[in-house]
Amino acid sequence: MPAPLLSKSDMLDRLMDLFREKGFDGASVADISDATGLGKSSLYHHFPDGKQEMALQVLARLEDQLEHTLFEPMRSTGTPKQKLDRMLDGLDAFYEGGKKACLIERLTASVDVNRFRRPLGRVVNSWIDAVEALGLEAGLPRATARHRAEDLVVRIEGALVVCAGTGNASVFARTIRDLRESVLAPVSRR
Amino acid sequence: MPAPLLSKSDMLDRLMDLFREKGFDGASVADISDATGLGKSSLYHHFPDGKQEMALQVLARLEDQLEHTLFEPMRSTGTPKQKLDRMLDGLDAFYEGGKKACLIERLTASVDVNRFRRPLGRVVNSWIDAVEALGLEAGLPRATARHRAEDLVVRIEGALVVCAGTGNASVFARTIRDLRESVLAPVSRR
DNA sequence: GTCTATAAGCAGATAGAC
DNA sequence: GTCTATCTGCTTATAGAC
Repeated sequence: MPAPLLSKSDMLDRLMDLFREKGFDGASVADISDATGLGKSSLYHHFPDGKQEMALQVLARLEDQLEHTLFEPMRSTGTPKQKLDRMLDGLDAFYEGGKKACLIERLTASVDVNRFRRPLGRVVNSWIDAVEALGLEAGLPRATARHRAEDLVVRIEGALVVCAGTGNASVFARTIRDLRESVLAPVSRR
Repeated sequence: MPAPLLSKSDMLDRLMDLFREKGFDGASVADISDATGLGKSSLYHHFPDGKQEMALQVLARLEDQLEHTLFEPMRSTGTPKQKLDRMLDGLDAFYEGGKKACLIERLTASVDVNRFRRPLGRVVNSWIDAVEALGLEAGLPRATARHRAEDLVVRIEGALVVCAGTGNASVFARTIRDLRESVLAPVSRR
């Protein structure tokens, strides 16, 4: 048996890029074969359940990456503001300043309902929870912390959609900048 | 020649619903045939360039609808706040409180880049421009008006993605509520 | 303007050699 | 673990009758 041409990890990286670019239905197995340099049979050897399994494994890897680059930094040491900044730095890097799309959004949008809804829901909720905890740590009332956390995720996802549509990445940059100031700001009377 | 079974307008309505639900690749011509009750040949009679043309005509219709239900009300009579509220009411109805997805986002996300990017960019820009004009009318500095307008679109698109992913429409409702207050609020010193 | 029947090609997936 | 060759079914699209 020949040596593997590509580690599983490298495989998943290339698959992630491809799915981010083309969506699920838009990326054919032939495309995947080209992108990885592996024949179809090799792909089916690694992913016996086919394309669906490829997407699910890519999603699992993504959840891991987000956990490490976004959520875990928020639970480590430092002031809430420092931790928020660290998360936003990770985010900016991960999406390359708005130039890369959100994988889960693309997978969810490209196919029939409920196929990848679960992972998107999981990620969104973990993310909101982590930011909410940060807000509580910073002394915000629970409802405020919750709403601002939801708002952060909403604005990031929205900025990615707008940037993908207009090609204008400055909206993503400004959104990140705003969030640095607004998420943990003390509550002010109107 | 038999009488038409469905007006062009009804046809496009059903197509719009279908594309919103399934995305572009996810909706096969057979699905479209089922949804409209028309045979494939009838569909190709109305849309000689096939599925691509169906999507483009649906997008054109959508742009029309948005123009009438969102943008035009913003240019009519009333105070800026009244006009903003009217637009947000139209928006809430159009997306059924967050339960329906954004068509353009789904089309853009489901297929290879640049296929439907142009219309999304057009809609986003018209929308931002109209909200910016409202902000100027309300006495906001130009940069503030611009940024808040971009932010409105970002938050609406983001809320639709989050609601589609989590099934929790309350995020959409709260986003609309926040926007009613924040978009035209006077600039406050920090 | 609609239909039935069908073409041509590509999709995802598999068999079996090495 | 990878390959070449192949299968089956579904995809978009068309031909031609009514």
